[in-house]
Amino acid sequence: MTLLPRSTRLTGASTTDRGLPNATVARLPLYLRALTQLRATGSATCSSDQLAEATGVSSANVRKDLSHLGSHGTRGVGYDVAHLQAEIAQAIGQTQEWNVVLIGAGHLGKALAAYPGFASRGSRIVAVVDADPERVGERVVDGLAIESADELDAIIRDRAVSIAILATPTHAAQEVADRLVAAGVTSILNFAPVALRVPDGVDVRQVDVAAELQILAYHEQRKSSPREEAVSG
Amino acid sequence: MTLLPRSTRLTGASTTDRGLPNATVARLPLYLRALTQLRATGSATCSSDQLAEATGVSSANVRKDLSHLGSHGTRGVGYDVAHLQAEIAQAIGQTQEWNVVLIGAGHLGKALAAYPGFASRGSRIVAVVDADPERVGERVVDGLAIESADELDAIIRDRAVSIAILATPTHAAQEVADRLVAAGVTSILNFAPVALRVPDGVDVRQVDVAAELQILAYHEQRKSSPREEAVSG
DNA sequence: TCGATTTTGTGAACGCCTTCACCAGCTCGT
DNA sequence: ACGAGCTGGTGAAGGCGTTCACAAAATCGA
Ligand SMILES: NC(=O)c1ccc[n+]([C@@H]2O[C@H](COP(=O)([O-])OP(=O)(O)OC[C@H]3O[C@@H](n4cnc5c(N)ncnc54)[C@H](O)[C@@H]3O)[C@@H](O)[C@H]2O)c1
Ligand SMILES: NC(=O)c1ccc[n+]([C@@H]2O[C@H](COP(=O)([O-])OP(=O)(O)OC[C@H]3O[C@@H](n4cnc5c(N)ncnc54)[C@H](O)[C@@H]3O)[C@@H](O)[C@H]2O)c1
Repeated sequence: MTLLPRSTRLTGASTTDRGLPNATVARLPLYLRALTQLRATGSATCSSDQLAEATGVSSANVRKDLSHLGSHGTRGVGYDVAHLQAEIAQAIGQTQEWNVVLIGAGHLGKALAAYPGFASRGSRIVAVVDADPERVGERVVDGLAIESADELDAIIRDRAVSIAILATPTHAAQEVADRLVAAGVTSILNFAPVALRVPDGVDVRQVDVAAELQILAYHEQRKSSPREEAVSG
Repeated sequence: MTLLPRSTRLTGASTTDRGLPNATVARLPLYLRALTQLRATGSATCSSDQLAEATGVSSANVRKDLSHLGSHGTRGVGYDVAHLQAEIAQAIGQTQEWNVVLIGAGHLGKALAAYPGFASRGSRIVAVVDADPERVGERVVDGLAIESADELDAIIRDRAVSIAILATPTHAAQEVADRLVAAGVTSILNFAPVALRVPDGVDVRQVDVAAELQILAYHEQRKSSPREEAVSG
């Protein structure tokens, strides 16, 4: 059994724009990851079943998702790995690198700043800022030192940042988010367990680790409780 | 959210099944968080509008969710904060503490191990294990030292662990998951960007930070591209 | 007591997403 | 050339979740 997560509070797909379904967008990164692996193994083509296997999505769902791209697999053969990879990359904007600013260089922030997994997936952390003067100047990873939060506006404008990762304490999150938005950030990945208020046009995705555990706990509770087997009406 | 498999067999379909809708379960932690805050401010009651405000969920959705609990607010007044808090806590199993084991004490694992936000929300990390002998013995937080991965089975059994947080490198994740399941773990929170294969009855929730950024990037791309403003109609 | 006001609970409508079922198109062996 | 076997594309159906709209129930002031 696997549970689906996903609080997707992004703008609903409207009928008039050519946008992909939200659920599909959320899965494209998974396909991309799988395709990269397949390519490394030398596979030139792959079937929807293979992608299903690698991602945990049903094969029918894979085909439906890819059909939204206008993708062209070949019946009886499958999808061309390299071609599909390029197509998905283009669809989700991985043909360019996205400059990201990380705010809050504490326990979590430092781990994220040091994470090499972003670079290979289209994002580049171009600055790490913190409000604590004592942390400013500290190097978190090669080529990346903690900068002062005072310079946030300048950093965002000068380095063409449109995406921010928010890893400050909860009590500072809303205030920081306001500053980010004012400086031009239009996407925020928020780790602070609080619902951010942002204007229309700004996307927020929330990662709440404690809540994830609570959801798991709910199901644990149900597993251990003696389930009433439904018999008759 | 991000991954979803074939069988999500939560629907008992039986009338005696007390199961809550998945989407509702995912929001209960948010309500609980909001209620805790409200209680701290001294509010005795709150309306669905207030909860909506605090969580970012629509008020109609809040009411629908709470109605699934069999909870009864008072018309014209709202919900009793303390009572609702207790009711939600019971529904998602927060009347007990859940013992959690964390595997992989690297950058991310150490940050998670030091995070105080789990304790107040029903989970307690009772062990941190790592395969690197050099890390064994290191203290990550008061009362918690890194233990050897060899002792994983014993830890899980002796400390009544049913939930695991997986923070090892990607290449080790599936193997570790297999060991966890064999030792009796039935819920896994996985940070490694890979789709775990687990037997029925085991829940997996996936946190893929890089994928979150990719999803934001998709929307960024659409914002900046010369959007065809739908005029017709 | 009564009417104005607030706020819940909920059936119904709606929309999104997944799954099903099956046809179309490709390869390969003979 | 042709049939057998794969595999993608896709309309239809069904399930799930959110939103709408409003009746019911409670409080309050006069
Ligand atoms: N540590 C975890 O594993 C973890 C897990 C889940 C959620 N979170 C959440 O992530 C956030 C960060 O957690 P953490 O453990 O890294 O906290 P932390 O206290 O270790 O680090 C927070 C950092 O933010 C800086 N900061 C404070 N105010 C700031 C401001 N206005 N501008 C810029 N920087 C500021 C602080 O100086 C500090 O360095 C918190 O909201 C926490 O709830 C953390
Ligand atoms: N660091 C981040 O911010 C971040 C962000 C997103 C995802 N992730 C993912 O989280 C996982 C951990 O990331 P990290 O940055 O902490 O990596 P890391 O290399 O810093 O730490 C991994 C730790 O796991 C230990 N380990 C390896 N094999 C093990 C095994 N079989 N059993 C137990 N422990 C084992 C290693 O000794 C090491 O201490 C990775 O899968 C990574 O992709 C990390």
